[in-house]
Amino acid sequence: MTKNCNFIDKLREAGLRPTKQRVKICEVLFNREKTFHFTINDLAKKISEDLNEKISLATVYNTVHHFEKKGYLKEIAINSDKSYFDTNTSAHHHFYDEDTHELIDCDQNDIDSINIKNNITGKKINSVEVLIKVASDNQNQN
Amino acid sequence: MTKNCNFIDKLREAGLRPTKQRVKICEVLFNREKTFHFTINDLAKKISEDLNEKISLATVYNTVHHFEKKGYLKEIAINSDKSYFDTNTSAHHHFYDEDTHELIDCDQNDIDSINIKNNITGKKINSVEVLIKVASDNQNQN
DNA sequence: TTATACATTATAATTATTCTAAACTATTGA
DNA sequence: TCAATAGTTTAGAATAATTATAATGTATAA
Repeated sequence: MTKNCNFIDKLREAGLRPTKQRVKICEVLFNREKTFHFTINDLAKKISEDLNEKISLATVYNTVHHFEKKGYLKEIAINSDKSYFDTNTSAHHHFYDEDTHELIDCDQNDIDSINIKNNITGKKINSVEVLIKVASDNQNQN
Repeated sequence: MTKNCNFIDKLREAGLRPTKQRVKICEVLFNREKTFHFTINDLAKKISEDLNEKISLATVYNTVHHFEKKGYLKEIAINSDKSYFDTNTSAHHHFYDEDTHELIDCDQNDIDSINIKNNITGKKINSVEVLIKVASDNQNQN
């Protein structure tokens, strides 16, 4: 329960009203040690499972997007029909398992830092993301 | 017109029947010097503009996906509601202009080759893609 | 040139996401 | 404490990208 107070503060700091729903979403997202990679659907499912209470999908969408704008979440670039988010907002890269459609963090040390020698004129670089697509060794793409 | 023969051959080589529609799509996609980055919608629009004839969207989807499987096109990972494809199938990376939603090729020399030191066990790496998101310097994200 | 397997098409269906408008609630200040 | 208000949630409608369907059309091989 003390955790919830932290979430309330966290929300306040971001200028978001700590509503019941937002606190619940925080619990699911941030009450964990490991990074959490998820789609909106994953999250909504987890909320209703873990908390045994359902939150409107629209609220989940709104809140996740708020969190993303506030820097609590990062959206990961993948070609998928769905959007993937990550609770780890620090600069890091990903493996994407094409068999299971799962995202896996790439260890900071497993890839050298990327150096862009020439940027587009008049633009600033907002992010540099590497996506490593992997698949089972036997199952080749035809 | 000699070009169309090339496209017919190209399609045949891939085991695809050279239908009128597929050849037209080839013309729009491959009759150009520069790389072409597009969404299905872009392509469908270009077909009806350039050739003054419309092709069923379903056919465009099917054909583009066939081409992608055959290695004539590459899908680019971006978070977007749409899928982006690229006629340049060689290993290269991209800038994504968040203002204009435009993809720009990253010159081979402008980025060092990426070395992945540790892969996921039992998986093989299918691709390594770098996406550099840029935006206008003044217009900051809030 | 005909049979057949593959393609195209319009349209319906599906899925992810966003919009809307009404009901609700946290906050502020009296 | 309580009411006003500004921001939130919600269910369901609307939108948009993509895929499925089933009927019609066509390239191909014999």
